[in-house]
Amino acid sequence: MTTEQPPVEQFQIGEVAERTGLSIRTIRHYEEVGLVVPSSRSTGRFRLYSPQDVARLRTLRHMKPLGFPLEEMRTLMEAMDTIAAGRASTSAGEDAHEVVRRFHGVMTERVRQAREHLTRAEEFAVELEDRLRG
Amino acid sequence: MTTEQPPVEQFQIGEVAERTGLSIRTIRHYEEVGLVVPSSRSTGRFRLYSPQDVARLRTLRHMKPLGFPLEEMRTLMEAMDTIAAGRASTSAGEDAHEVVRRFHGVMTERVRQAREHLTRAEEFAVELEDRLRG
DNA sequence: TTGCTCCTCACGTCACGTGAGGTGGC
DNA sequence: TTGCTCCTCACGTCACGTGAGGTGGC
Repeated sequence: MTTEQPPVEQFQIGEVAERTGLSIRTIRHYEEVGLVVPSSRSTGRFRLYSPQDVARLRTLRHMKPLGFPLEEMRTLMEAMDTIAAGRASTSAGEDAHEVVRRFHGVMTERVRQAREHLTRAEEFAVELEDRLRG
Repeated sequence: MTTEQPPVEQFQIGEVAERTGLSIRTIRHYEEVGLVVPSSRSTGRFRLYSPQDVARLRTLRHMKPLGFPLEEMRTLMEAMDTIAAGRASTSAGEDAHEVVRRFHGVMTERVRQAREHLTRAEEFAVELEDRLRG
């Protein structure tokens, strides 16, 4: 038996890019605007991302098609961090709840709209096929 | 009985914006890059869009979430025009067919991916709700 | 004449893309 | 030492947004 801790998983930016489907430049940009700051750096100056960092980047990736500005995404992420920190009954906690609530509403509506657009786009694809056979 | 023709429907840019859900600036931009040039102008210099112009703008609107560069959309639109002009057996017609075929493939794949992203985004929305009830 | 909608520049912005030139660890 | 991956500027680009200043027709 050993007291050795399992090594915490850390990912370099290239691997994070592969895992999330985001470009390296996009990941760096998200750091520039304060969206996802890598939880550590190597002895050199390489960014090292934790599994949680990667999960957050995945979420951002899936939300991209909904077209929220990065500034708004940052507001949302901060609100969620506040809630996760268990400060629900503080005034910051209440504000955070309100932010998340509003965001949830807008998001649900945009998902609905996006689905409609996709359906139309698909109809257009069928039209393309028809013309090819036409 | 009269020889009078029914007036051809023409729309000013503001009405086109409402009908398509695109901004006026976006519609002008699409003209700047040669995507949709209004079929006429008023005696003043107001842009006048035909129902076909409006239909094309609607198609562009629905395809926006798929993230094709406008230059590529222009290539596609031109290819479709070539096919619609019935020049299928000319070499231009064959090239047009090839363009449309490739586009169709990429488009179908992107629709699939976009649907996946939306599903994930929706899951995230549910997560937001859960945290609100926490 | 007043409102409203439209017009043409032209600069600004957001979200990255794309080199240039340099460093770090297997 | 060579490769590969990463680094930091910093300018470029794409798709518009946003005034500024002006005109046209009910």
